[in-house]
Amino acid sequence: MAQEDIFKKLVAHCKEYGYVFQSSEIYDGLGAVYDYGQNGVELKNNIKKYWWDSMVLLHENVVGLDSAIFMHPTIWKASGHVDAFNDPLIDNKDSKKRYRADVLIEEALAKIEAKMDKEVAKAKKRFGDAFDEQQFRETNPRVLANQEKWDALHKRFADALNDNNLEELKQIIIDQGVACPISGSKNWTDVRQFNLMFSTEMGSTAEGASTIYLRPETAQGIFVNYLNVQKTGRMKLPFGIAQIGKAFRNEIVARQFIFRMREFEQMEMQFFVKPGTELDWFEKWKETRMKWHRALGFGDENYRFHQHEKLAHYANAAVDVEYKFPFGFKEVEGIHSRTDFDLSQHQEYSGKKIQYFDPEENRSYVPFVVETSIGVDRMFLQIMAASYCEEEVENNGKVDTRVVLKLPVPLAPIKLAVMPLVKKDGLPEIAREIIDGLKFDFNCQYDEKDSIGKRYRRQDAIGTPFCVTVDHQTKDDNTITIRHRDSMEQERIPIDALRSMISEKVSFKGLFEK
RNA sequence: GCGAGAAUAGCUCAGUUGGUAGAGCACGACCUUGCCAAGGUCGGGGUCGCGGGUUCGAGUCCCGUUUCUCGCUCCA
Repeated sequence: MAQEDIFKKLVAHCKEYGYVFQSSEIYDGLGAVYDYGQNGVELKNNIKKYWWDSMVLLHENVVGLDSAIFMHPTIWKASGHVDAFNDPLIDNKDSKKRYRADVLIEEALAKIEAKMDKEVAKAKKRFGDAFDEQQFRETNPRVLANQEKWDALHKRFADALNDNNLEELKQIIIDQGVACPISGSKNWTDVRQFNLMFSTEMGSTAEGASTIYLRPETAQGIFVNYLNVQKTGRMKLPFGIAQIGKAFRNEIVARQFIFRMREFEQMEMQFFVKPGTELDWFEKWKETRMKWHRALGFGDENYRFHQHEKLAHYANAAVDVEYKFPFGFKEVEGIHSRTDFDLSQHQEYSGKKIQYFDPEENRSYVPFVVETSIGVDRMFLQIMAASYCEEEVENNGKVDTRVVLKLPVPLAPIKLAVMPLVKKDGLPEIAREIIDGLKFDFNCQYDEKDSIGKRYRRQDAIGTPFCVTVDHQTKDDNTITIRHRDSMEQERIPIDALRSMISEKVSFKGLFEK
């Protein structure tokens, strides 16, 4: 089956079985926003618990936090998001391609530089070892002329960016004769500003209101609380702060189902370390996080690291954990060594000293940060993609297809379905009793409708790992049959043995010990 | 945001040159069967994505719009 078909089926399956719905569907939907249905919310909560427990429960030097979505607007200036998330874009009318206006101008600048470098290289070849590059650059008329051009253009460009003058940016592109690399056309639209942060007004009157942003990442909530947590928790370096929460990005194009959404949820842990040790911790967290993913049992070969060549302005090392989706290897988690960029920026913008006193070295410094960051929604999609199976099943000589979600047992929304073989002879009552005994421990479901085979298939489709069937023998000896999702095998066990058997399998402990 | 395609019942789709909206599955009730889907009877469910226009009459033709898919563009 083609990979795209699997993806389409997966999306349809998510809707049909109550995992993911499009937002505001009865009003024709809202672009790139999705809701989680009755099964989706359970799976999502389980994913978050798996992450939270692995961070906060298993590491005594990692603690949790839940910071607000609204934050002081200056935070986004300090973090660089106000600048980095404001891209001036321009379209070519003939090729219909879109470019960043500032990138086009930077390319024009680079072209001039290349011209100068070429002159220099030519001269170098001619004069050999005696060549004085600096003197040549300062005296050669052709280089000087280009340098002058470069300086003028650069100043004009910098001014336009500073003033946020979009008309001027367009004019520069026209004056420089910048052509679309694809079509060669110089037929450009106006430059338009795209703000990737959602903004709103805080304050109920227009005069008193100030513009605030919906956070585009949860990390800053951790950084601005660094001092609070460190001091009140008496935390010693190295230590981490973990947080799960919503973030918002006004993506220009948001697609591929829940892979890229405008409202999404992150699970982030910022680990504060002594400067100079950050790359060791970076390696350590890389391994820890990869182990966490692989423990789910979807095949080690389907995961890989992707090292970033181009680093963000704040990072000195960055790697992605990628999973092999039906549409190719895609990022599910990022691990970044963020240096002391964020804390230093907040120190500067807030005027508050954000430092750690190291008693061993008897000095204060701004800690370095290693970040692990997962998109919950991507993780969700990854697990759905990895779990979705269509299997050929042979029964009484008939070949038949069954759709089964082979979710890791601890993550499955419904752990246990209890059904009476027939809905009479007191069997439903016994099934209800079993559920009443287990419902505080596991998410259970009762089903008496349709044939037993059909009920098994319904549970397969939502990924329920265990089906318990009550039959007439149950009345005699208090045993039931338990049917396993993946193997479809059944075994007969006493009702009393159910709890301990299931408890063991649904616990996260098994995953952590892998 | 640009280009192309799509939208009819919960799902998959049919619907003739424009003439009163259909099927299968699913769903509900009852009967029957009883360990791996598709037994019987009866029933509920659609202003054909939305808004205009043409027409005596629009699911069907035209325009706009929304959403989805694919391809660009963006993705610290």
